[in-house]
Amino acid sequence: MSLATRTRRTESRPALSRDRVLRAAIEIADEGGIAAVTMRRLAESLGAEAMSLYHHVANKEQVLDGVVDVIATEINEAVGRITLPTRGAAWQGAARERILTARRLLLRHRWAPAVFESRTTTSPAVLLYYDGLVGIMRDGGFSNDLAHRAMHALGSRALGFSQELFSPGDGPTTGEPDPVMAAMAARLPHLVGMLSEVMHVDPDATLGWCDEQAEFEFGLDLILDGLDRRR
Amino acid sequence: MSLATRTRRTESRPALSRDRVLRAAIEIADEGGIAAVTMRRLAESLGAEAMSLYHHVANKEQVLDGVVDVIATEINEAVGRITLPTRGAAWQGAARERILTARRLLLRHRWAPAVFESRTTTSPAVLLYYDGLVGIMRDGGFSNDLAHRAMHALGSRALGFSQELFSPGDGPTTGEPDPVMAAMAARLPHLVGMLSEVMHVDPDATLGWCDEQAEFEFGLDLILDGLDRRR
DNA sequence: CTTGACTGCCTTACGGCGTAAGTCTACCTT
DNA sequence: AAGGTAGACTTACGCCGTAAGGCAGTCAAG
Repeated sequence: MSLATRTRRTESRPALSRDRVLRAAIEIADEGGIAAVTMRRLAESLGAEAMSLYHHVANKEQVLDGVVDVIATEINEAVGRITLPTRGAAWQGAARERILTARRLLLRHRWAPAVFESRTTTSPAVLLYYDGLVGIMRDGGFSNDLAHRAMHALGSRALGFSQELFSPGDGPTTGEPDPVMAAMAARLPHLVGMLSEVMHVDPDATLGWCDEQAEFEFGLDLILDGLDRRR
Repeated sequence: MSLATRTRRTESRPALSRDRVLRAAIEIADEGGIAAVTMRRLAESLGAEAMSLYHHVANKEQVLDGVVDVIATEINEAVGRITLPTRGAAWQGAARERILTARRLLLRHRWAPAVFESRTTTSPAVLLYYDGLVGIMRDGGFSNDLAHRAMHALGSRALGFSQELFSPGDGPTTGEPDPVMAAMAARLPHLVGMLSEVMHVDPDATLGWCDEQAEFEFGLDLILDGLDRRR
């Protein structure tokens, strides 16, 4: 049987490779979230055994690093196709388009922002992405110092997402009103007032929890406008 | 021996409680990072067994939820002591002080931002914090709609941190120049130029990686100014 | 004073995880 | 043909979260 298995691999299964491992990881995460990516499941989805993966990646951390790199590379390819002027006042439109393009790609992988943020070393592809953004700012007349602060001010927004802390009404959306929350509401007058007025309930929240596209763009433009004024 | 152990508990060890469990978890995380918090280690640090914890918390997720709540409660106590005017144009100073106070407390627990962001349900204490911030904005003349957008624009900055994606020169800071990075540098002209000019190397990075206090405040003020202009 | 329920804690055990160590086999080089 | 090598597999270890059940101390009702 072990022989049979082995010859089957040789006959039909494409060889393992770092790239195939990473792409399989992305596929699994797309289906079951990042927690579903385990070395065993990853191997299984490739028709191999867990330990075989270690011939192509050093450990699981490197799988996650690689996944970030693959997605960031996709982003770089997409933003590389943007042809917008960047000189002078045009910088803002170019930066905006670049960031929203990155966001569009990240929207395909809802688990990705958390993984991007969990990496302690920055992927080369992400560095390339940032380099391009800094280049746009320099074209726009930013000093290196302002460009630096701008990157900090943007934070994860530079890559097209903002992790939201605030998720009113999440959970499995049971019909029954949570009594704890009801009691809580009395102590949250401003929040309750705000939400009751503002909740144009859009169930298609996107990246992060309540991180709707319009909200993302509002925050982004707020920052880009502020930067332009300091240019 | 099992009898001895048991009577020893009755004689000397303070009883377990949800609160003691959460405080022990914070202590362990402060020492060894959040990954060091396991149910077994947590129990051990309390002189108990892992399964005993389950009489006071439903599961590990609830431990993390509770930890966030404890820290957010501390923050609420601190910001509750702030006595600054909030009406009209004064809103900005009040909001700024509130946020920087939260930040000061979070700086004591460097692992905390990631845990705050990992929670899928928002802690009551965090909601209270947000409610206060929204209240300040309302006092400042914000519409509910603008206050809502403002909270989105601030994102995690509302609580005093911004997860930075960008960490030039992290890793175990080996003296030897990384040949991979050296080769990479040629393809990152803007980034390398910017950093060589800007790197007033401050080893006391604070929350996140490169998230220095001055950078945080720059980004925060950028947003607060932008909001004030739209008031 | 007994009894029986309750509470808080412990013991044992299970399945899953990442991965260290060692083995086998197909293939390439010489 | 001989020997080395790369890529896959097998086994096993020590963690993890937690399900299930048991046992001692407490305390109220009879």
